[in-house]
Amino acid sequence: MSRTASIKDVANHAGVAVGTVSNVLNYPDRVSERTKVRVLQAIDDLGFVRNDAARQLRAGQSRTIGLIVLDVGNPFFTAVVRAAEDAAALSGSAVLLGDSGHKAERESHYIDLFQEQRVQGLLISPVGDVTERLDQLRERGVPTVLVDRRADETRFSSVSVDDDAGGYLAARHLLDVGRRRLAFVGASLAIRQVADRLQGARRAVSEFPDASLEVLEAEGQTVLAGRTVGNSLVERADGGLPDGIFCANDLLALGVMQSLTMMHTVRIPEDTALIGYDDIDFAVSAVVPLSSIRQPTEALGRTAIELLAEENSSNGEHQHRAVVFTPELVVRQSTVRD
Amino acid sequence: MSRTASIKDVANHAGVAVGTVSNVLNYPDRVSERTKVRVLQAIDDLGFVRNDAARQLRAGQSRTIGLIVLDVGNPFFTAVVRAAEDAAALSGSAVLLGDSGHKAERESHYIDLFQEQRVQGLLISPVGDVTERLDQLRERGVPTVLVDRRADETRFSSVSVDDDAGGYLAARHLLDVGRRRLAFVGASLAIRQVADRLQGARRAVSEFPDASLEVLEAEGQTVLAGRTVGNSLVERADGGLPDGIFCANDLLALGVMQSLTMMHTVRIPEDTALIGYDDIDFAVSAVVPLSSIRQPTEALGRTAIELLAEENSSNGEHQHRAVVFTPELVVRQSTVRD
DNA sequence: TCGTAACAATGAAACGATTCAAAGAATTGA
DNA sequence: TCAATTCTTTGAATCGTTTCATTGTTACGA
Repeated sequence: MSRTASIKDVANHAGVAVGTVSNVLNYPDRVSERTKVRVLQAIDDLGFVRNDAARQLRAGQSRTIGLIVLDVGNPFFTAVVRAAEDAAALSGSAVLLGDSGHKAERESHYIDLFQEQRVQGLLISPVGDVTERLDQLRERGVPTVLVDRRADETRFSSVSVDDDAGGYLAARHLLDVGRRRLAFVGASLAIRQVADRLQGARRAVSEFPDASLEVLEAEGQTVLAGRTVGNSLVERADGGLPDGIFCANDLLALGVMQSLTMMHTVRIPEDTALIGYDDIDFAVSAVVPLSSIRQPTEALGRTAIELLAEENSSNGEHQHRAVVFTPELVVRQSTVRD
Repeated sequence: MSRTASIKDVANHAGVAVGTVSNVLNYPDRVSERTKVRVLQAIDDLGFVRNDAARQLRAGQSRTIGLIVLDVGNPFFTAVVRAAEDAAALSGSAVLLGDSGHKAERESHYIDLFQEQRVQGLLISPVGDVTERLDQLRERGVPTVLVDRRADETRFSSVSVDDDAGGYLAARHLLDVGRRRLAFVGASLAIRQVADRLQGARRAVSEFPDASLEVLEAEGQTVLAGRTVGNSLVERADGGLPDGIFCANDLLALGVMQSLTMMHTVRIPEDTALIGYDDIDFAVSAVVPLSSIRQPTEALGRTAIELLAEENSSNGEHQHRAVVFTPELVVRQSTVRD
């Protein structure tokens, strides 16, 4: 098996100097038409493909950007990844994707890997507290943008979604359609995202003197956990039932919906209106299409790349920016009968 | 901002030769304890991180493997990716992930990129017909393993799942629980996977003289499409209803389930048993937990990496292998009441 | 004490691309 | 025709690592 052709082989084959081949590839208009044709022919003959390692070595930097997400299976991140890839492609960069799976160890592994690869920068949705590690990186010239986590602006740029606003939107929508006895269903209120959503909901409720908000803690962020909560609600169907339910994510909401509709004692949205969060694909195809809060995933991914570019271009001192996006209300039949 | 430290800086700082630093990193036991300590200290002082581009350049090959999937959002691929990453990590390789999104253009883009990166090999779940392109790659020393597509063994190794067997399993299970008037629900029968599942189902049915199989074509592979099919079934609830339904994927099955249960005229599994395919996360948390066919995703990913390693080690002529896995039946309440 | 073997450390060469100063060729105007 | 100018091409130096033949050092038995 023959070694893959190098630029030197191409030069020999075409009868020119290596510098000329390089020029054909990088500055085509510095080269005469005649030689260009010859060189391109040689490239084709030999099946030459640039060796990226050599380019990088010489350039001192790669054309890749590292992106570490918590879970590639999560549609939220999948969408962010895709947007980031597209945005990066515009400036000729590629995205290296790492899935930490919520594990600090895997996260650390990817940071190491990306640092060895001399990535242009790092986008990360951190598992634990990696700010020290990231500080280090920055000192070594690897700028970092936090994704889906607001950052101390003196240290990092970040893109995130305003969960408080999202919570407000959801609760306010329930209130706007006339509901007053609201319930919030969420697991692990310690998670910042969940806590913020609850806080936003509380804010909305406080604007209506006659409204109340009950908090129901679920055992997890899953459909099953939602169904457990739903079952306990069914038992209260006569009277004590909330007339508006806001779930911290769509999975919980779907679970609650299943419990409520299965018994046919509670009608959605007549007896109780239901809204989720995330607007996953399944929301639209639920038994009763689920109202939800949609996060601007494309904008997140795109902006993260842009912030990184900003940081890269303004070498040296740079004002970090924390960009916070506002989520969007998606109304479906689980809150408003057509 | 100071340039990142190189191995030469480390050598100076520690007062040794560059070769020694390299030895500390790659062959620690060739180096005396004393120098090792000093070098490691220097590495720490300067925050030295190996430059992977230089390593690669010297080595002539990278320690990465390219993996191109059709859709990272698809849980099937997500699982394969994760398994491949883990398997690759065992031999010290990393996986570069590319999402073609079913687009030949993106696929081609990633192949180019990976070729420039001099990946050790390529795992690909191809969009279109890329065999020519892959032949080229192989000639240039980049072995390829096809994922989720059986390959002509004279040209490529491959890992795939026996969809015919899966179809047989599903239909046979319905027959085994006493159903005889079966229906197959699937979209785009032209897709090999779908066609094979149907064929397998037919095979099972042919083993029971008194059994029949009706084919219902859906408009897509989605919950909504399933619901449409389900609605048409509800209208036949008195008499003409199949007593066993096999859907080509879980989304369709969930849609069908929604339609059937919503009306409360059809009971699952009493009136009709329902089975899907893929065993997605949602299957277990459906209103009636869905029986399904599970594909051995971990084995797929792991084996793909192994086949690649085989091909890499046996340089030169190599017997390709097409490994075909057998899917597994997962029985839940949609086919068998506890 | 010496010779030998085992062990450590050295540093130049190589990997393949890009860069850039310098040389060479072609073109222009007088 | 010649000098000045512009356009092409050249090839050595460089990036940071690994490799390996060579040199230097230490330990040990005779």
